[in-house]
Amino acid sequence: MPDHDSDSLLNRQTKRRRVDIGVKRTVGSTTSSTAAATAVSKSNVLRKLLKRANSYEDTMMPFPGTTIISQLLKNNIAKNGGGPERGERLSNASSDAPQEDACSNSSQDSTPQECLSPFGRPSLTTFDIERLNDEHLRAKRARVENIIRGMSHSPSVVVPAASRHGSSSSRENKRKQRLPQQQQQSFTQLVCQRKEQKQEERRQLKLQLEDMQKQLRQLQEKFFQIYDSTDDSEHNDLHNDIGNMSEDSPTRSDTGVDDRGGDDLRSDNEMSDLDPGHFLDRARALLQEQTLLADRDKPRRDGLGRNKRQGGPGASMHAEGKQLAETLKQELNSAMTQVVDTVVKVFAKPPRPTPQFPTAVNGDNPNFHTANQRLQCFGDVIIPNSLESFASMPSIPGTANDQTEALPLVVRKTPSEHHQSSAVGAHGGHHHPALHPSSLSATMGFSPPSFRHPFPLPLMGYPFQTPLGGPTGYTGKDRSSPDSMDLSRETTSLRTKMTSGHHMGHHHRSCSPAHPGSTAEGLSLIKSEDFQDMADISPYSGSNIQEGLSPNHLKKAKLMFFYTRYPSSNMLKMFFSDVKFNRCITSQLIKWFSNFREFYYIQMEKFARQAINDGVTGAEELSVSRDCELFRALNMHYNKANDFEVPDRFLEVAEITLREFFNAIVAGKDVDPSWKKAIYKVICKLDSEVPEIFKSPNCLQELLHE
DNA sequence: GGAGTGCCTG
DNA sequence: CAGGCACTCC
Repeated sequence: MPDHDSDSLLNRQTKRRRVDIGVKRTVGSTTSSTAAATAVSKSNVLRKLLKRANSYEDTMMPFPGTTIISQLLKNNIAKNGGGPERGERLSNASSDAPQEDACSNSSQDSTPQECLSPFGRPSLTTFDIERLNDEHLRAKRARVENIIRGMSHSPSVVVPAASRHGSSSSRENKRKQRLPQQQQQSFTQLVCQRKEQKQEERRQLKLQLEDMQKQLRQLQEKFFQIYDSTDDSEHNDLHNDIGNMSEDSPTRSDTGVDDRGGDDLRSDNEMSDLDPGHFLDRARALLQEQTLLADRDKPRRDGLGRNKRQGGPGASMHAEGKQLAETLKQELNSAMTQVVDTVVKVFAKPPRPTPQFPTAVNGDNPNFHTANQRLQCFGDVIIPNSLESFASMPSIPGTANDQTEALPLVVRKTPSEHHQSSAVGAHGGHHHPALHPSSLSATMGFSPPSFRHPFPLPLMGYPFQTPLGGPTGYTGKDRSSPDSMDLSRETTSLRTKMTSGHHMGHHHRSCSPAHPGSTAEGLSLIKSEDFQDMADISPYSGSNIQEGLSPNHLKKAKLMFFYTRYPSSNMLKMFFSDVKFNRCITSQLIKWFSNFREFYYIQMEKFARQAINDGVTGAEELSVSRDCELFRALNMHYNKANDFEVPDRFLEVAEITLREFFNAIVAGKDVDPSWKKAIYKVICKLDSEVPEIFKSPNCLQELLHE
């Protein structure tokens, strides 16, 4: 749903006031004056905003002038409620003459202006209000009649309201078609209806329960009658059991003597006072007792445990008793089942579809419950839904498809695994443990083979390092340890980037997250284009080319920043020759340097302002030395371990930058939103050559161990 | 339309 | 640091 509210868009726009400050690296390219550019930019913003607003409306076109909810409702009714003719009409209306349906007040006497406004705000005329009130009363009356009827007749029979208003049925039918408006009215009605229905339901259940209690009592009486006549001790036993159900176990000894005789005589009145829980307990225990007794009968039948009853007058009673016990058991069973069913129905009271709003009952569809449960988000009010309504939505979160973030494809290879092989897992090779999905995907409980990174990541020359910079192995075991969570933080984000990047170019040039559609869609996306690009690694099999950027690449990039602030993509390709480049990798590297610059310039501005605040009057007073605070901040960012000697040239550039900022701020240029652009243009020309050693995949080791 | 850039945000 | 976005340039 593109309810990307244009408000937030506007907010962003006004908040940003951004002027694009792209720095051209091609020398001599003089852009138009800043002011002109700003003006053009602003008018463009307006134009685009208008355009965008229109496009948002366009996407709503199937149901213009309706709220989202009413759309859903309408959708539902069209497909379920109104029969084929109506459904057809609605769907036609949706595609052909949407306005007519949204305000089908006989379609003629109401202009589109009287319908809901494009943003779903109802604008009703007096006529509308009167009409709705009238409608409301009618509906209410019909509903009450319905309920009364249901009470006096069969509860399941619901006579359609329209059929009882013979003369006005055609009008009723017509009105029903005005759903978007009616729905808003009937929303409150729905709540009332629900309440009434629930009350009715409860009453009936209560009656049912009482009925069943009576039956149970009768059964008990019969039961006692039989056993009273056969065995007094067992009678006591049984009574005890009934009185102390919760503590009983079926294996209890039949000594017939126990010390709980105090409350063994419960009256029938007590039984009827039981709450459903107790009632259930009792019923269950009764069954248990029955089973127990039946079991005890068994040895007797087998002649193993003959007792005093055998052969006496009870012998004739015995067979009869058994039969009765069996019958009773069955009866109790069915009674229990009924009771349990009804009680569960009441107490596990998920909102169920009401007759007034038929849902798309599709018992065969496994998604039905999911879709239905989602409605509970709207409270206790039943919102008519259909699968179709949800099918039109991008996805159903909370299901197995609930994958909002792309899963990682890049998995680090442990050092011990480097020399194993460069088998391509997804291409028929064995599934090496290291190729399995990362813990991230494992946590999400979703790790289809397609998400296994099919490539080895030979990191030779790039030993992973601890945050302190010390080289360390990176074992799978470590990865799951809490410490390694920090360790792999960067990589995790890298993986995210990598994965999301596979979708790049399909919807947006940037690395966007997985398509909000189905997982299958996501998979197909991943398999296309960029994935193919990535998958085509055969030339690199067994080589040191790796498919993703490692933390060491990041470190290397940071060190390179000391030489170049604006590296071209070609330069990056040259200096990261151990990485197989694709658009995503390139973008990621460029983004890294963009982030580096951002931090760099922020620091510059910060320290320039600080200097001004400190009373510095001339830029020449400013200098950047290795022990100044600014440098320390920068060094901390790009050379955290401080194991790289920052070139002097960087200090010079930093100093120039700082002075540029200082001068600009002093001159008051910072009132111009694009005041930094001039500085950027200066700084981008100060890039120096990156030493050749950075072209080596092992440069980090070489550089840091010097 | 892609690439590159900066700004904002998380 | 990454995602998203707007913007410019080619």
